[in-house]
Amino acid sequence: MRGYDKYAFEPFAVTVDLAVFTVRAGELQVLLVERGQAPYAGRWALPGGFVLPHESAETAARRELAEETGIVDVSGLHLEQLRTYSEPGRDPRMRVVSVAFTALVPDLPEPRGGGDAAQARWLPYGGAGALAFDHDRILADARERVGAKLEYTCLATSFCPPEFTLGELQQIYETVWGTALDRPNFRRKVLATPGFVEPVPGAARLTGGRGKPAALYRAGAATTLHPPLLRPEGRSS
Amino acid sequence: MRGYDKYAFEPFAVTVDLAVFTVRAGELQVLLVERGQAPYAGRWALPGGFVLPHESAETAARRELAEETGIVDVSGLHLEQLRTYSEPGRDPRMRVVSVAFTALVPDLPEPRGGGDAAQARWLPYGGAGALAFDHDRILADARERVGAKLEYTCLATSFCPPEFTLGELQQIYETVWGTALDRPNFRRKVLATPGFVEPVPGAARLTGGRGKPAALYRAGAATTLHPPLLRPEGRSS
DNA sequence: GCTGTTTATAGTCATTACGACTATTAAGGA
DNA sequence: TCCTTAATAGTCGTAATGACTATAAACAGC
Repeated sequence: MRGYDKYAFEPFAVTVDLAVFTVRAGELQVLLVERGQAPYAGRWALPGGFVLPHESAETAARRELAEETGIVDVSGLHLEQLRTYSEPGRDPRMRVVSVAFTALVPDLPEPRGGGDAAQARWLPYGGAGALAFDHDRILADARERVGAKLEYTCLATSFCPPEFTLGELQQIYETVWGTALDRPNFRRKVLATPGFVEPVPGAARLTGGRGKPAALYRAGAATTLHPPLLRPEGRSS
Repeated sequence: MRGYDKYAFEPFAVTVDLAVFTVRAGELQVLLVERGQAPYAGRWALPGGFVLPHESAETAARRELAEETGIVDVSGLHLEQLRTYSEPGRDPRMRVVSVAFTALVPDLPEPRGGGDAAQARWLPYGGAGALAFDHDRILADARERVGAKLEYTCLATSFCPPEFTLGELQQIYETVWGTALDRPNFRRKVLATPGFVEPVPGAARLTGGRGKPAALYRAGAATTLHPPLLRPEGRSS
């Protein structure tokens, strides 16, 4: 049925929705905006907006990410298409097809509302009540995808600042997966994977915590983990 | 920027594109249609079409799959959303956002053209020249996705008929990955994964080939492989 | 029939990866 | 100075895997 003149077609509105994750205070947090008007007034929703005529969905998503987080240079952040949600009734006002994206940001850049009505805020995953539209579903899908990708990619470093300790990296895994990991085993695995992390030439974090100071690492050149770092018990969270 | 009355939006056409794979004669084959009109007249393209007003993209994809393959009961086939392609120039005529799907079908139901102008045909992967639009890209993405999913899911059985031998299952892996696998090791791995395959009560294929008859299996209840069945050498194809 | 080819299936063996630990080291705080 | 805390080092047994060799059961051809 590829013949544009043979069948009529209905134009749809196309939007992007963003599931932006960060790990702060040992907690998985999500960037959300509060809706000011119906439908779902007062409910939290994923940030997003229309794809403009000259944009691809990826471009629109990156633009929205910059607008909502207030981060100026958004080019280094991990942004990845999740999937497209197109159920006919997902927006009660009109037919909206939404391309959802997942983004991972390193630390806690408290969002600067980018001239928009609704202010974006970090909220704990699951701590915002029922979200607007089908955003609970999107957010759950995004979390599952992130958890799965931690197993076989080096994606976890996207949550970390440029220099980090192995303890911080481990906490990313523990927070996203919701499980505790054995510290020596985690360390052995990470260091045995070539290109996952590389040591910062001559440094050890000293003044921070109260234990033995930890060595600093930065992200390496590898993107995939072979063999993968599987979460315990098969499935979790 | 979630405020529909604040910004204008451009309506887009929304289509689905299908990358339908099968393994036949030890070869990975793809369902393609020949374009009869400009643009890309005479070139091969992925089957697909518009999402109708009352449909989700998944519904439209399944409808197209039934139309193009001629398979009556399409409900058991594996159909999965791949990703959405939305580059502004991807269709020279108009702004089209396309949700791509990947389908795996078991055997060789030679397609019955479903009342459509262009007849769908099975062609070897890579053997159809340059495809229309950005379909080369979509098809490559789909193949990579399928190859990756074979590693950690039981998806390979979707390529097989209801009852199959372990040799046939192994050939699925070898064909999709483009690598040879050690037969005893493959067999050990598959049988050691509970729920991947289960033996057919009392049967062994006899008359078929020229070697020792192989036992028949059918797909089990499991959907994921723990631990995964990694393809050799990390990346391939 | 016998023989050889072909393919399925059974098993071996060494290496690696991994989960569950224990031990040591280097800080800060009381 | 001692205690607590956290990082790092190392051990040990088991599971998983890659690379094999061996046997069994069919058919083709002579």
